[in-house]
Amino acid sequence: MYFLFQTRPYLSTQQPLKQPHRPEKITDMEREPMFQKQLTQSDVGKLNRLVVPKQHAVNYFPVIDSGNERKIRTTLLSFEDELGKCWSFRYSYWSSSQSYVLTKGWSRFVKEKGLGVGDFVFFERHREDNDRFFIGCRWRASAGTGVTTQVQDNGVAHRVAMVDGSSEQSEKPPMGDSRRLRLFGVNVNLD
Amino acid sequence: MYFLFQTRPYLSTQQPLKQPHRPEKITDMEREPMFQKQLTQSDVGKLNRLVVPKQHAVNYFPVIDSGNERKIRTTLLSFEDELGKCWSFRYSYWSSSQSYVLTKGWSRFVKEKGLGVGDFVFFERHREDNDRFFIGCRWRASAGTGVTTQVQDNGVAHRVAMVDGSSEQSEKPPMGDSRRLRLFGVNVNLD
DNA sequence: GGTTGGACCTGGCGA
DNA sequence: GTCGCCAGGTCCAAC
Repeated sequence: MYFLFQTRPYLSTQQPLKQPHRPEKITDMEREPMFQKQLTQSDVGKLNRLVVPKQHAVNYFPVIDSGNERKIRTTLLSFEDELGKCWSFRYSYWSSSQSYVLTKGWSRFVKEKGLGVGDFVFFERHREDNDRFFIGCRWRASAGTGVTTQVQDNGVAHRVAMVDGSSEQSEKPPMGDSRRLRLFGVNVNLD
Repeated sequence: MYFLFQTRPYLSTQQPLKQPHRPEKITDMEREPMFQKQLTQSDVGKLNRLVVPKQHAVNYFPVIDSGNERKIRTTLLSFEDELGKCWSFRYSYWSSSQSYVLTKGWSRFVKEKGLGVGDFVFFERHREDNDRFFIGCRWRASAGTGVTTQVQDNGVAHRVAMVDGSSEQSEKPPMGDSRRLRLFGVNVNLD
């Protein structure tokens, strides 16, 4: 298993970067898995939020709720993706539903990565610097196929399922010119 | 016309009471009708809200909207039912639809009373203490029958239509043992 | 005005 | 039967 980090500047037309790139290559040994989640309809739909399972939230993310009044119930978390791009999400506890959620910024991540129901998002952290987080996604493998890889086309991800040695493009997100597609890495498997 | 208030404690398995019982018997003379509404599909369906006709809302309920900013647009209203049980509903003005609604808690009332489309809910208040509200419901009379009465079975309401002097049980909510049914009163008619 | 995000709410379900 | 979690909703303010 390997994880290739891109070193050239990332060109995004969607949002300015809030933090500088960290172009240094991060090895697999330097990162440790935290958790992953298979995305539900509401995680990728119009609700613009990801529900973080409580056990993972309290295990790995900063404390934002302890039942005490006056305790901070929201904060900003930053994650680096495979490209070194930094994603900042608002992280909150919703007492009404007793759930931990990532909100602001999440919908952009879903859109740019082309995530859908059944896909996975995984979270990692730096082994030494536990406050340095990483985020990645893994598309649900098509039935009967082998590896599913990410492909980047001018900043927009597409899914490519390897089927019997041929490359089959998914129907979403909308396709560009497939000849300009460029592979940047395979997905890790936390299972 | 009479209205019998139950004096024994009400046993609910659904939610703890947020306000104490008022077991004293309230006579018909002490209450005055405010308004009633025949329930629509959305009043009893999955929307979990009752639309309060504007004229009644502004006439009888606390002011929650005047178009001014910083004005409270939501509050909590409590109503006593025939059992002395207290029902609290969130009362709001929805500017998007320009309507007054009862939301939180309403679905429980619908379920426990077994209300359906065409049934009636009526609202009353104490003649002296105008801030003390009462709520009741009246099931839509079956075609061609006379009086429709409420029957209570361990905290869950059932409807009983008096048909030619015999008692005919409705199909909803699910029946318990009919021999344990106990009549506690007839419904008032605000028409 | 359409979209995003913030704060709500509720039913279903499993422990 | 009860309770906690969470998937899937709501409204609405801000942008």
